[in-house]
Amino acid sequence: MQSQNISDIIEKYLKSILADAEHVEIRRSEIADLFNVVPSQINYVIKTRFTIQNGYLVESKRGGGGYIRIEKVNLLDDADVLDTLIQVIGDSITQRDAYAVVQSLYEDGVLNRREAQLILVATDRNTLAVNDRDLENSLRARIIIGILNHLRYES
Amino acid sequence: MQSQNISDIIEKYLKSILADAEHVEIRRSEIADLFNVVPSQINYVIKTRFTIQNGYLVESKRGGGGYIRIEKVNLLDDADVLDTLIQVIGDSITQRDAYAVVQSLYEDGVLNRREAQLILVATDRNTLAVNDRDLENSLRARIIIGILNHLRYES
DNA sequence: ATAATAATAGTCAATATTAGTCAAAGATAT
DNA sequence: ATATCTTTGACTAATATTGACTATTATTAT
Repeated sequence: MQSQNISDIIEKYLKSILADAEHVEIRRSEIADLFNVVPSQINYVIKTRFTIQNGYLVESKRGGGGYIRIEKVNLLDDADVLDTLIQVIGDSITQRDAYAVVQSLYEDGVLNRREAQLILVATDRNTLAVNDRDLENSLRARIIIGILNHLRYES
Repeated sequence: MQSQNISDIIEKYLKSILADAEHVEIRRSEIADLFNVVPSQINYVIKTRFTIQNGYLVESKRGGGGYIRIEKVNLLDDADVLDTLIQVIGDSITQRDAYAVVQSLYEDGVLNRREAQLILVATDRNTLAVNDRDLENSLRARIIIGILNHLRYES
């Protein structure tokens, strides 16, 4: 019940805004000032509590007029199927296995034909064209996982 | 929500004119005065937000009666859009420029929203997660070009 | 015509204004 | 005790703003 560290408090503050609004847009230093913490703590709070797994999208911009924007998105029903796939893929996947993953997503109706093709092209060995097989496989894993994470919610 | 910085505001102002007109022709100092910025900021706005990757052509003239003219071009009107884009991309492209390119393709109906999102995710810096900026940019270029070539082949 | 001047826009580098990363130190939970 | 989570701050990166200087074109004076 009682874990009232400042990160939790900041989390609740942001979520209370998100309860009424589609998204919240902050200036990092303002929130840091408000709660008397260093600015980078805001990054910590976001990184640990506003993940895509929890249904939050975060975008930001630096420079004058910079901001951090947190948006609550609707997670889709097959979100946990995606979780499983993501775990299976891990941090490396061969082109062959990637094909199988994309194929099964297509068969399940998660992707249409054109989308499946796009992903296969993007993760093709000749597209990536790195000399290092390990790097190639880990890039492929990150690209596919990135896309799977994107498929969790409706935009 | 708010475009806090003045460059975004100027961008929106110009684009609002372009929403109704074929092109917009300005006197640099007038716009600078209007928004209370130095004239060279107009160049900054144009250079960062009205590039060919964004689908805009800019021409200008100095001297008395000088002007800057911005025109929105439709890449689909051109028979060899993809060739042009591929050439512009070359073997390296930043995330920002990639965003502009994908956005243009979306606006021109080459990609639908979901496809555009997939490509942006696949080429996002955090997805690629290589800590070598040159490698990152060249991977991004290969992925986008690979996809563009695939689109050409498909249609 | 030509030269001087005025009226534009362009470039570039310095500075300002944000946010991001990372690792060390501190606190808390198991 | 140890592992995990939180807090902090030094350093980095991205973007925006500004202004001095340059380049180009038009107009005016000779």
